Amino acid sequence: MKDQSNAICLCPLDGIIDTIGKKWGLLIINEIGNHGKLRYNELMSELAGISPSTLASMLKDFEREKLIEKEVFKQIPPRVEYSLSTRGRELREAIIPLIKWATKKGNYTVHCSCTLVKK
Amino acid sequence: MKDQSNAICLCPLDGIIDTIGKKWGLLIINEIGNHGKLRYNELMSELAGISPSTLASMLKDFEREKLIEKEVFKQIPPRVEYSLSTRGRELREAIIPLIKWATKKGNYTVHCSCTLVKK
DNA sequence: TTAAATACTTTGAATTTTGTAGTAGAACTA
DNA sequence: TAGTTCTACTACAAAATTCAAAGTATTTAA
Repeated sequence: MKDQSNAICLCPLDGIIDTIGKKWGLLIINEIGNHGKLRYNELMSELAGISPSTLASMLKDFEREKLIEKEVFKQIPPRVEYSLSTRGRELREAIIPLIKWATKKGNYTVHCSCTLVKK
Repeated sequence: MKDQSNAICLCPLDGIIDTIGKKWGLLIINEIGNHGKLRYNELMSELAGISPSTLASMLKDFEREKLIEKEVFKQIPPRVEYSLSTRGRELREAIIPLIKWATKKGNYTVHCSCTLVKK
């Protein structure tokens, strides 16, 4: 979303849209939250269907927004772990009702075992 | 998101992504929820920045998904009112924590008076 | 006769997201 | 020694989404 600082009226949701209101935003936050820590390739397979470039760019966005933290281990082959920051964990908490709504019977079908895990 | 009915694993959030995980999805649901009923042009000005074609297509999507209801009055000039369905209202309820998180100090700035209104 | 009002649609361009393939560098394998 | 494997990405062109601007339909008001 383009900068609207000159716009007349903005809605409180505006700020989230760029990160949350994207196709994979909620999924990624939730997925990391479910597992605590996740590596890039683990995310790739959990989020079946995302492209590597999209995932990489989302992770960078989230890191810049301080929603997730990235830990790089100096190994070969490389090892990188992503986890939620405090702020990210708060966001995930706020997303839970949405996930519950989505999983509710009559709304959408759950096809797998990758469900809501509250720590 | 493409049909993944043949995919191995889907996440419960998958189903919402196409509607909610779009740039204006949450904004529109929240906006209609805030006002009860809204006309097309009212939505256009509340959601400063959206293009008419995008709004029209989102409204059609939401109608098809039975998240909103459309009432057409036979008048000239025309008059059309959009409101949330029961399912839409449930969704909005589920979004409220997210809105609250977003409005929280330190997360994002609120620029206008168009805030959370709970019925 | 012209303008105003509303809810859109149409068009082509700009922006985002996607899929496929490729890169780096050490270690293991033949 | 040469080739393969492993992981976390990047590059790039193609596909999908969103954009702005202009146009459509219809009746009443000036």
